[in-house]
Amino acid sequence: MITLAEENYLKAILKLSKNSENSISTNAIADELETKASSVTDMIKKLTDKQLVDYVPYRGVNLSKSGLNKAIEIVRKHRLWEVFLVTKLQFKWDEVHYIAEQLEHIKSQKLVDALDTYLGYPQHDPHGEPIPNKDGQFPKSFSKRLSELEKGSSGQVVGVSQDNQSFLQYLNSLKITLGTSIRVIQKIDFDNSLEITINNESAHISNDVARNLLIKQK
Amino acid sequence: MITLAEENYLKAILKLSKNSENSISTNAIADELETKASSVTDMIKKLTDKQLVDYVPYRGVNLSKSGLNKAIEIVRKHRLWEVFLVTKLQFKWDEVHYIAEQLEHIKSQKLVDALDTYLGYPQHDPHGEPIPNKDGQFPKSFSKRLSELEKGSSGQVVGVSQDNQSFLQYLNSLKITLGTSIRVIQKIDFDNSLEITINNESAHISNDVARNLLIKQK
DNA sequence: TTTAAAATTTAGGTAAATCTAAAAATTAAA
DNA sequence: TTTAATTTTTAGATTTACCTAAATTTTAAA
Ligand SMILES: [Mn+2]
Ligand SMILES: [Mn+2]
Ligand SMILES: [Mn+2]
Ligand SMILES: [Mn+2]
Repeated sequence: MITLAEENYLKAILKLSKNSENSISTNAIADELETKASSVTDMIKKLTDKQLVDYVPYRGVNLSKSGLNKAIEIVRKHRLWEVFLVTKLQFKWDEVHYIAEQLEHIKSQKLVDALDTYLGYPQHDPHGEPIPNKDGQFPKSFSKRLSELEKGSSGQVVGVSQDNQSFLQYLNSLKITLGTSIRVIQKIDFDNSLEITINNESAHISNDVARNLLIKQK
Repeated sequence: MITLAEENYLKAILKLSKNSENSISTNAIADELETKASSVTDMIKKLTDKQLVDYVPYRGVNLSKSGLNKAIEIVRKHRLWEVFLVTKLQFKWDEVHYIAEQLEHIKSQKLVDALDTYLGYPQHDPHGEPIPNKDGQFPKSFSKRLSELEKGSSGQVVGVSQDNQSFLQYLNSLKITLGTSIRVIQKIDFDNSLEITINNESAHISNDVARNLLIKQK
């Protein structure tokens, strides 16, 4: 049996793995989960015992095959529940993450599959994040991070790679949502921030924001 | 903050309170939750500290006002989720209890209310059990336990006061479901079992079963 | 290449929720 | 009403998931 805390660690390690080729460090996990490095070391040992991660002391961890499957299953549940909340219960995209953090731990394979069917096998959650299918495959994506776009190029927002409330509410205030057209006007070398237009209105955003906006170019 | 274990204790005490005027004993709670009496004593102390129950050592507990509210809220969530699973996701009535045991602990007032609206404010769950409204009021019930019916009288099954899988599957095998017509043919004094007809087919059921069948007489 | 800083692990501890075994209180039986 | 049985509580442990502080290892700087 896998505990709730263990599930959260696996999910965090998967998320961090998406942004790096290397093993995931203790501190990175501690930051992600807002806990202490010593707690992470403790938990990593438990996950190692259960063969959910491969661990080399002082060198970091990687998800094992079964750990990866488990992590993908949790992400699948999280995102399907977010779709449910938005499409069926009329929640806004900035209101669902916290609740999905709880719902993702409900254990019932039949429930996940029934929910998927009920929702019509969605490929993306309300934030444009890809939903793995029953076999753990993620849909192909053709998006780039806004921070990677050249000066002068443009495209539409198809996703955000973070879904915490304060980030989404900031996007709301900028009038950025899925489908919004964005053009890069200027890239500022000093801090990697960007001058952009949002549906032809100009604005200035930090690299931190640009990195979390997924753009599909025309 | 109220923990998951505390919520389960409150729900158990509410359930036991429905079948007795008196304070609820430590052993009764231990039986209901399949745990040990010493664990119950420990937990009761915590609930007492939080003023969720009134407790007299060796004499049992009762829910306090706030404990009762909390317990009703959990029952409300449990039953609404059961309705969701059956009416929206096509689950059978004997498949939902275990999953609802998990879902009842999801914390979000907005979610409960949105779910209630989405389901059309149902008054009863898939087992005929009453669903308290937003204010904690249970709908009025006009049913009796089958075990309380006189010899010769009859009625329709409108609910079951237990929803564990083995009980429901036994009912399935007897061809008893919500709406089934039952008549009491004979009451056996020796063990309080009953000779009945189920849609005019005769059968013999124990008092244990009869006590958990809710009948509405014509 | 030695030293200082940063990252990681270990040691020792806490709180929640459980357990077994023993003690104390209540209830039922003789 | 005394004794025996039953119920309940207490004492002492265990497991999970955390924490702080100290020790160790790795990395970066001088
Ligand atoms: Mn989310
Ligand atoms: Mn999301
Ligand atoms: Mn139930
Ligand atoms: Mn039910």
